[in-house]
Amino acid sequence: MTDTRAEGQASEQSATTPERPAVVVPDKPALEGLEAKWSQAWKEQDTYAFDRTQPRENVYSIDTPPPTVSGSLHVGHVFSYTHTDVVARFQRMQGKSVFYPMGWDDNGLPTERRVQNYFGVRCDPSLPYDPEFTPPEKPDPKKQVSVSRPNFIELCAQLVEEDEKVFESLWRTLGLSVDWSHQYTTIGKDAQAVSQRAFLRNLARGEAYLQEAPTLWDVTFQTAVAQAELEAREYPGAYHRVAYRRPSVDGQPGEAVYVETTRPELIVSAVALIAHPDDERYQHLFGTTVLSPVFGVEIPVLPHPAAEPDKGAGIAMCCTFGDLTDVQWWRELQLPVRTVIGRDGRFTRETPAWVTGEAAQGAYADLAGKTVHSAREATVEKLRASGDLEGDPKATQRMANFYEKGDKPLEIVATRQWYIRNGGRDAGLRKEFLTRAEEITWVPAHMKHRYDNWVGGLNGDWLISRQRFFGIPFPVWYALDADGEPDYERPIVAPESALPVDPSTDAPEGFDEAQRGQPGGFVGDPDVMDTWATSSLTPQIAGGWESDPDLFSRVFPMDLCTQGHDIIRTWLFSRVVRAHFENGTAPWHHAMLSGWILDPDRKKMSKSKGNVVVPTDILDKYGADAVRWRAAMTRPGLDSPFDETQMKVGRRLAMKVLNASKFVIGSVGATELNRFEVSEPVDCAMLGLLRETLAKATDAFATYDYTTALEAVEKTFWEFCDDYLELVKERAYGDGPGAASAKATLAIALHVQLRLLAPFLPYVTEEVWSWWQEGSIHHAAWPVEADLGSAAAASPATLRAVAKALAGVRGVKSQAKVKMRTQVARAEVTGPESEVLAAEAAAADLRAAGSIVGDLVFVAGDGGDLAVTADLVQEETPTEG
RNA sequence: GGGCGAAUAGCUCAGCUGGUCAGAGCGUCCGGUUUACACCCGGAAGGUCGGGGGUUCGAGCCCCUCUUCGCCCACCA
Repeated sequence: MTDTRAEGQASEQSATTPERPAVVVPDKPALEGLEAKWSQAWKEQDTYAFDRTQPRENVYSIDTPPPTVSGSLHVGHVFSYTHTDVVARFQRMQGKSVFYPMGWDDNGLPTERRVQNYFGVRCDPSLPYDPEFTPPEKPDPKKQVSVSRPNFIELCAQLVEEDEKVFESLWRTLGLSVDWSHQYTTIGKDAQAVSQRAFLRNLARGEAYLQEAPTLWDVTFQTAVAQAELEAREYPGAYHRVAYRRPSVDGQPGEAVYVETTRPELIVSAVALIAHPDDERYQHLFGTTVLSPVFGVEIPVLPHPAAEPDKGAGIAMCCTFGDLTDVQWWRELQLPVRTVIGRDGRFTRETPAWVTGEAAQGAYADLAGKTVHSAREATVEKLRASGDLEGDPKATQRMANFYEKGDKPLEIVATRQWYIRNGGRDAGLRKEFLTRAEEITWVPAHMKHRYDNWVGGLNGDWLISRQRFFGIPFPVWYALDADGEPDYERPIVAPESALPVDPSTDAPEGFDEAQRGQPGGFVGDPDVMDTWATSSLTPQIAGGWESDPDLFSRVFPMDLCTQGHDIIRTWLFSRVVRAHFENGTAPWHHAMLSGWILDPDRKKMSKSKGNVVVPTDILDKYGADAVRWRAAMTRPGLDSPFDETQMKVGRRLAMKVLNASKFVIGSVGATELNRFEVSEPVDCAMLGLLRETLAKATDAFATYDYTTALEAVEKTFWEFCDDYLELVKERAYGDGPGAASAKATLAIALHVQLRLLAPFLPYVTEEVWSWWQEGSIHHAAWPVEADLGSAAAASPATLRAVAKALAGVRGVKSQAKVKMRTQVARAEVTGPESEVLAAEAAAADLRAAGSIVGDLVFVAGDGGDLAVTADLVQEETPTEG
């Protein structure tokens, strides 16, 4: 028989292997130690190496999420990475060369925070590099030591390297079939070069741009934040009813116009009052001006349709900037910018130019330098004193935007930032991204709605610059004019050949380092890219885009991306954006979304609630195969409550594989597959059952429904153990006419079932394979119908019928409360003709399995269920005493 | 407020284009000790398929509606 599969795949018929190793079955097979033994063997033998000589059609490539190494792993991660691995293993057994790299997301803010806490340091970019620096022995979180940016980055690199080892070890224990020679990190040189090159190309094509604009700003981390990183949370606030007034006429106080605001501290930055154009209450005020309380700044009253008459007082105070509606008004009504809150979240020290008059300036002096919270208190006090606050503030819960990692509401600050177009300001481009998503097969299909929803709701371009340190720098500089002012209009870009560059230490072409910061010289862009700007390129980074065109042509676009559904808006979408611009394609053909593992109360697991299950604990306790089994029992996209008792079920299956295999291989010995003919009806039926199971599992895998595949394989395996093995046990032991048929069936059935189980239970299946086969089962081919031989054409009906009859016999014994080996004097099987005849065909096996020593009668009737009546041989009751 | 998903035995879930579809595993209960397995085996009990309408000869399965739960987005005056 000729192996027509891809090179490197073992033949599915070991009959082609002339020399067979001695069969060695342990006396007491155990699960303990399998992870250590086989993960080591796979490492040494490079079992999961990607064969890059294969043409694209023989390759299956996977884009897997680079875990945030500074974070901790929970069961949800373990489950979703298992889903990917199950698919990878199936594809590998299908004969594909599987490109399954692993990345580490070590870039960005989470790492910075971890480094600060771990070493007790804080980055101060103004400090010079200290080559002698060693972090404090005992980090004191209250007294962080200031270190230079290069020192800080060194510490980051040091820590992530340790973190990555821990992760790799866990993934290896879990049995992920990653090719570990293809690793990348999101801060590494390759990722830097790819990120910078892609950015420069976006810039050259006009897809990236620099703009000074109102930006969502986190005052704690002092960085800009993108729309995708927002989280709306409830935040306690209070409505303050505040009076603006028309200018006084002839000494008479002007008309009061009340607004209700939750941010009275922003009164000083008010630029207009705005009401709906149709709102009758304010018609007479449109076109006039009012004076702000306390500060007396004159501002216009303007109509705008975004104002909602039933919100607050119906007229809004527009500040620059209190919220995103303010930004809209500012833009559309051409209002001035009056910024009072600085990047540190404090009110500016200098009195703003528009605050005039001694009293107003004095009032501002009490706000200067204060946090938002303190400035609010100070302002409210002044409003009370001036009588411009009506009544008491009314407490309310308002929704505010937070940075997902932050704990203070975001402010809006005008800053200069880099953006990549994502359709947020361009309906045509938005349409292109929606169309790209059509190229992707979504698993489950309804997850595409989330993507469509998100893209449809974008309200601005993608902000990719961050005012942080541990990230990939923008490869641009700005020339300084004679006054030392940067020319932001014409950034100096690095040539692609020079990438990666660090503009804070490298000088641009045509300049030397001495000109840094000098008039007529240059300055490097101080910002770094957000981590999503890098991870949006994982297919390009892992696939060797531009650095290894041969590899890239074999793996891109990738076949599969897997991830949690919570990051469709970030990771998934951003990769579509990048691949669309750079490669003119969707980055993958399939997107498989995993659900979450919830705690038993169906709440999302979270560290703060203390309900996180530590993956290493359950791996130690139940074994990797059991954990993987449980993971595979969760379908794509479905959330699943964590239930430890389910792990036991997986463990029992793994145990059963060991024990049943021990029995089969023990009785079959070195019997070669297909050496004997399968002739007995039950044996043919067993193979027929496997034929159906194989088809079902293969079909299910084709649609990424690994759970259905597992259920089918597992169900059949239990039938094999509980019914078939019991029925043929005695026949297989003997050397009667049916023995050869039984042995051949046992061998074929085990050989096929081990391979069907291999993607799910890589450890036990590999262990058993090693007892009687050569090579790794993970290089064996996925079974095909031909493996089962011609006998498999039979219907499984005989096995089902005789199993039912056996259950009937067992039922009689169970009711009588006697042991299963109790002999039966007479048994009668009744039921529909087809079933009774099918069972009768296996009468001898039924006799043996049921210990039927007397008459066994089959009575075919018209209908009803197959049933058994039996007379038991009376056991001798041992005399007491 | 917009969108998506879910509601089937105590628990976790299967039930494909309507006609053995009322199922599985766990748990519970009752039994079983010698050669594959006590990290085990056998057997049994358990549900008016969230409520209400409708279509149909026939509906967990299709339509309408209500209720409950989860998630995503919007909601900062």
